[in-house]
Amino acid sequence: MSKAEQTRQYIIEKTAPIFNKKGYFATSLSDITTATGLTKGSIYGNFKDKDDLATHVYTYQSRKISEAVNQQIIQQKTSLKKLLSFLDFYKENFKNIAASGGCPMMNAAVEADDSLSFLTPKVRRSFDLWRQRLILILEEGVASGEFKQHISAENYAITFMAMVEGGILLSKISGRGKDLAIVLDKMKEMVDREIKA
Amino acid sequence: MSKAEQTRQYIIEKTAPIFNKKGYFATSLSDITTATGLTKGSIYGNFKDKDDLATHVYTYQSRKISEAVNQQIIQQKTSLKKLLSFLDFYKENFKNIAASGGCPMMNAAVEADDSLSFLTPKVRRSFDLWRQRLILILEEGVASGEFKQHISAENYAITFMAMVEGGILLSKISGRGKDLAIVLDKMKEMVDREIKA
DNA sequence: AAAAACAAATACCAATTGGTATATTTATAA
DNA sequence: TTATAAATATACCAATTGGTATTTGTTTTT
Repeated sequence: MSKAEQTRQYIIEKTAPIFNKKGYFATSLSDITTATGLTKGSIYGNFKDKDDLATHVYTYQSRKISEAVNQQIIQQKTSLKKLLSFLDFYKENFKNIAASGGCPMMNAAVEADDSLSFLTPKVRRSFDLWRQRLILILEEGVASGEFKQHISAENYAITFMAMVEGGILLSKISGRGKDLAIVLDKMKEMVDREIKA
Repeated sequence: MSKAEQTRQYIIEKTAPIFNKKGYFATSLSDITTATGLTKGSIYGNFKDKDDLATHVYTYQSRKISEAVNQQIIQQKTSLKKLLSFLDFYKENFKNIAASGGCPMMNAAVEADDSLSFLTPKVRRSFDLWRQRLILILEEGVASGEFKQHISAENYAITFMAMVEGGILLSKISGRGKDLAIVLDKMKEMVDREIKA
């Protein structure tokens, strides 16, 4: 990794939590220079403009979280365990997520709507990949006979995603990690009673 | 309503969709003067500062949506119908919600985290009231024998809120109203199979 | 109808915004 | 080690930001 690439990565990693906490719009160039200890000249030497940096920061964050979830999932052998370890991930990591400003995908999805339209396709794609990942796990379970035959993989994937994101939102605003825990428990119940063969 | 009160209300109603679409931070004073056709002097004559206006806008929006839901609910006689009409509300009104920038409570919850901390208690209270409203419906149904005796009203209230908010988020970013519809259907199923006596 | 009170418009402010052209330093090859 | 290229810093820009003191216009109340 060349010096330039190192600096680029350094800028992305240092500013990521700021973008996630304050929002992309509210994060100013001076926030960025303060956090990195670099000057504007250096920032603009490495990124075309603020939007460009914001895009790279989002890509970095969404990839990071998806890799973390994935790493936990691939360790599991059965489809059931994969599904449950996906739930566990959020139970275990909620505090970290909350501390670093909430779920980057949700934050970007909310903000990307209007003023940050250049981010919308990226965010949409993150959610697409997430959905496809879940669908695959569910379909593999059906194929292997671990899960019931008649279930709709897509419907459960979408429902689970909604529950996770909604749970994070509730816990974040209430300050009670309990809210997310309740939702995750309900999801576990659904897996047990509706999905497991 | 005095002239001053009329103007105040006019400013709130005209700027509400802007705040909800662009976000509280990204909405500038010039956005506000353009939308209202008034000048800064007039805005600052009616509101202490931008935060003050933002607070009133949020209160207006959260009250508006809660009154709309409520009006649909109180028309129903049984607890079951109340619960189902709550689900129907989002099915029917998703397009309006999406067109006006998404759920104001979610938007504010996401943004209020860091840079908009003065809004946090207001948003938290909105969610509290919503939860209490749902718990009441569920408890009444249990008391009347319409619902199963052993259910946890609080857990279902929290789960339902998470599902609605998550579903709105998914539909908003995917552009497919279908996503929310799937989640709402799953909720209906839960009411039928787990809650109804 | 005149006075008092109120609402809205004008004209301004310092500070900050994102961004750039240029200069200087630092790393990399020859 | 020197020439070259790349990375970073400096100093600046116009535009916009939120906010205010003051003036003008419009309602009320007497």
